[in-house]
Amino acid sequence: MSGLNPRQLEAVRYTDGPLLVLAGAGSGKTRVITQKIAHLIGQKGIAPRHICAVTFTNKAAREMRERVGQQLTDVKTRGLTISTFHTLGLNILRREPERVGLRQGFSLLDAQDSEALIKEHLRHAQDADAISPPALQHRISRWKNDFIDPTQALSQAEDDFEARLAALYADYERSLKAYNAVDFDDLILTPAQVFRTQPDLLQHWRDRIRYLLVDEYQDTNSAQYELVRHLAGPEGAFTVVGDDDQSIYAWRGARPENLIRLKDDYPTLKVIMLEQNYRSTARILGLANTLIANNPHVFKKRLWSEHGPGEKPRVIQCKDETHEAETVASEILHLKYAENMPFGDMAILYRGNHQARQFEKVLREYNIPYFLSGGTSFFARTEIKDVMAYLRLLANPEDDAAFLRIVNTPRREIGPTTLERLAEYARTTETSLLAACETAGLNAHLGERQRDRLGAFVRLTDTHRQSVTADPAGGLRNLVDAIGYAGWLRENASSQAVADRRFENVTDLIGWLGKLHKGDFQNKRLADMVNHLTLMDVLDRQDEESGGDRVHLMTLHAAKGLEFPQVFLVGMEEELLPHRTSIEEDSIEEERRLAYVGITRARKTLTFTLTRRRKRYGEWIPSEPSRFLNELPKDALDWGDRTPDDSAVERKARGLSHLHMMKGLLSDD
DNA sequence: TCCAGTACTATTTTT
DNA sequence: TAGTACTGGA
Repeated sequence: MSGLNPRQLEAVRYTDGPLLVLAGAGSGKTRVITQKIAHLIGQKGIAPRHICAVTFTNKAAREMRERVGQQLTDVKTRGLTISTFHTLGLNILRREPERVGLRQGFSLLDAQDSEALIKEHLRHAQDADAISPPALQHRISRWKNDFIDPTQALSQAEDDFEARLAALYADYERSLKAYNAVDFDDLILTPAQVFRTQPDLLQHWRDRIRYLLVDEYQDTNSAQYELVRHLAGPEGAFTVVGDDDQSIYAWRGARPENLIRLKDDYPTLKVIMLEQNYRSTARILGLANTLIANNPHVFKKRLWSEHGPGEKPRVIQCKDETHEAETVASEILHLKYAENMPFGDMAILYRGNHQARQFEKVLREYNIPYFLSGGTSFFARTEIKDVMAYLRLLANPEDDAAFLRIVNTPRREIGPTTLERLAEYARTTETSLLAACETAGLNAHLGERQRDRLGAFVRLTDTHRQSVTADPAGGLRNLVDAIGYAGWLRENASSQAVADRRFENVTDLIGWLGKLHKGDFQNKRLADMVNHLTLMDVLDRQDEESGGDRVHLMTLHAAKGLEFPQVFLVGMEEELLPHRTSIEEDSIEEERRLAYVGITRARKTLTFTLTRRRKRYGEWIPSEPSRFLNELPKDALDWGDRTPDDSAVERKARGLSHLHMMKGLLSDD
């Protein structure tokens, strides 16, 4: 436990009751959690299987697992649970699905699947165009996070429109039920609900989890709070770590007030503040403190650092967004070639994804390698969704959504008309689509050829269900072969190379399935593996790519939890940061926290940029400096002594000379 | 079934 | 404006 400061040490050792650790940015919170796990096992003698640490992202869970692994041997950590909220929820559900209103083999729909389902319902609704699918999805998600079921939503509706939304929510829930499926929100909601009504199930999990640790507690929503409260029990054997100043997900249902609520629910709650920052220079930290002091606080904290003052953070004013991108690019070249900094130490942070475009363009022109986070994830790719749908249908024959996705993929000459009639028939007989395919009653609705094709599809699933269950990886490989999936990809791709790439993704998926089966899931059902794959965002691939020496481009939201020696915080303008809609909705406190998160990502240098005009929807709009810049003391920032235009010319020249230098370096090889 | 032209939409996003 | 999602015609 060496290398911990007194406060951290106190947080690690305190196990007498509920503990809230308010960990400022860069104060070593992950270290506290991992050390605490080691302490609980090593000093307190708590068996690893009784300890559970919960995070929000797979990445955070992976990192925590690695760091615990550095401190304890595999043997000592056997049985320890480190997982995301959603994986924990999934494990609770799958233990006894029948108890929670599901059947064995239930499917898990990801955000995309559930949006597709919502779209489908909207298609049949009147005045469907008044409601956008993502908005409805968001609405349903909020309802679920707040424990509001369709009936309650309907009774609370204040107008017709609300009532229609509630009705669609009811339709959606009915479909999920019929499909024997849950969505991501259900993974939290359902366990929390079940724990309310079924004490014996709760008792089982309380016996299992005797000590609970929660990371990024300020991001919990009501359902997650409830889940934690149930698991922790009245005596509250838990440590939660969070930072109210880094709460930037309220729009997604996060309730930062859960930090305060904890004090009411657990009067004996102990609060420890971690205020020593190990990341940034004093000047950067000073800015962060000054800025965030403009927000109201229940817990007052002030970060300090033993690092030197460092360089004065700069503000660079640019003409427009193109100029802004060029300025940052030449600054980057300067850092790289004049000051010998690796590209990988630099990050460009912005409020909205659309801002990335200009930067990408210019970085490409300047030949600066970059990594853009926030692309389409592996599991959003069509080929992966297809294969996953096959697996889902094998595991859960009632999953109509999966059926519809693959019944004609690759092409089996089963067209929309056939499917419509099948669906109609299945609706009247209240069976799943797959089951309906082979019932005699279908004769009245479909011709012989159509029935034959559907029958062939059913036999295909039957045959492979058995082989995939026995040997997931091998069975899936056979299935992919049998349906001629590689050929189908080739037909549909623009080039052989693209088709190959896609098929390689499928091969990777097969590999993971095999790994999962050999590892933790040896005796588990196919459905369990499929659901786990759905939750696992396989970012390893992305991490590899982000590895090299590249400049990082990402949104402020995506930057939380990361740090970079050199940070460019761009677009420091009114209507961008704070964002326009936040100004209108009067929610600039969260925007201020967003700016705070951005500033506290920087270790050594921090550069703000802003423009004097920006193109919005095709029109040039003059821009105002962000109020957040005005909240910072003038003399704490280097606003540049040159006029913007002079510096522009000069920087461009500087950038170009570096460009030549780089080309020179390359041709020497 | 595919492509081209049209209509739509512009905050943040993980699970 | 510009990038994308969808629709309808060939």
